[in-house]
Amino acid sequence: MNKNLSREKINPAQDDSHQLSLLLRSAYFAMRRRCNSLCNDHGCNGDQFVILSVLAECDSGVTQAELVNQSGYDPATIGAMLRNLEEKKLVRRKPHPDDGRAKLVSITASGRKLFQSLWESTLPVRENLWRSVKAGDRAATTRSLKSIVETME
Amino acid sequence: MNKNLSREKINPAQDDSHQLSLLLRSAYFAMRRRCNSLCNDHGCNGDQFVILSVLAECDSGVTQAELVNQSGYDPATIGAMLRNLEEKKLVRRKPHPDDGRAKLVSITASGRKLFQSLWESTLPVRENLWRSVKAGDRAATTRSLKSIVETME
DNA sequence: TTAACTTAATACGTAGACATAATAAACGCC
DNA sequence: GGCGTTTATTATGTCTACGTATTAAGTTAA
Repeated sequence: MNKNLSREKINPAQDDSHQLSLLLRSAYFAMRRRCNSLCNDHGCNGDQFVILSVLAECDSGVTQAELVNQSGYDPATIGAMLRNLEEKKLVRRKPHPDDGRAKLVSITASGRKLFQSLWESTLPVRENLWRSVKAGDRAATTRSLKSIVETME
Repeated sequence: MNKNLSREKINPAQDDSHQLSLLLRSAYFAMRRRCNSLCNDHGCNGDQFVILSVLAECDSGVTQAELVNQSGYDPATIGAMLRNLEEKKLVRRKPHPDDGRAKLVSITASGRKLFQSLWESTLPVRENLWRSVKAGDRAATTRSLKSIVETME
């Protein structure tokens, strides 16, 4: 009772925006679960797929800090994930030639191979995602998501 | 190189849909981080806020299974979260009167009080979220997210 | 009424999320 | 060159994500 009162007192759009936030959360997790279950068949998960997909784009290797920027993962998390991927021989880390603090991360041949498989296996996820969003809504949806990222960061 | 080749072979929209998936992920995490940092000031986190917000809607109490449906969390995760919230005296669990397997979860007075504070503290997040999405894009964005949830589940 | 099946919750293990703090290298400035 | 500051990474601890398995209680059907 008091909850709805306080909501209305503050702003009539509060409930709508709360719904939107829950919706954003649900959509992400729905996609995540789908992606995970497909990646599990290859012995890894959706997050590792994301990392590999970033690494697959830069053959020369990137520092972990760059990986943080591009993937949005936390620095501490990246460290742990890379340790895992390294044990599986999917990525390689070597000291940065010019910066003693940094490490250069690159994808290995088997990492790239796995990435190819994952890319194909997860095709249904991307297709479902694409079809979920009506053609006429794509521009607006993309614009909104981009704007949310910019505003919130 | 081979990555882009294989993408084009499969479907020209693959890259776009991949971008969309990364965008969905980034938007969720951007929002999550904002929400977490505000909730941290009250000694809890955004996930606990979500749980409390669901519980605040039903005074009579809900089973954990219903909570799973409404919040989208995993059953095992819900169990752990509720144990935490219970230790903090923010929620209460008692056996279900009609179903010996189930538990009835409800929010306590102090849980409701905390929820009120959290609701007000996180107001900027919802405002930013709302303003991020242009008025003309709101319908399309909501429609898309809902559709994604339905398609992926 | 028993047996088969479904369902609610828990247990356990691995991994991501992230806060905080530590470490060490790089950089800027005097 | 030396010193304070910034930056890259790691360490640690708490919590969430979730697969798999288990337990116990409800349900269905033979």
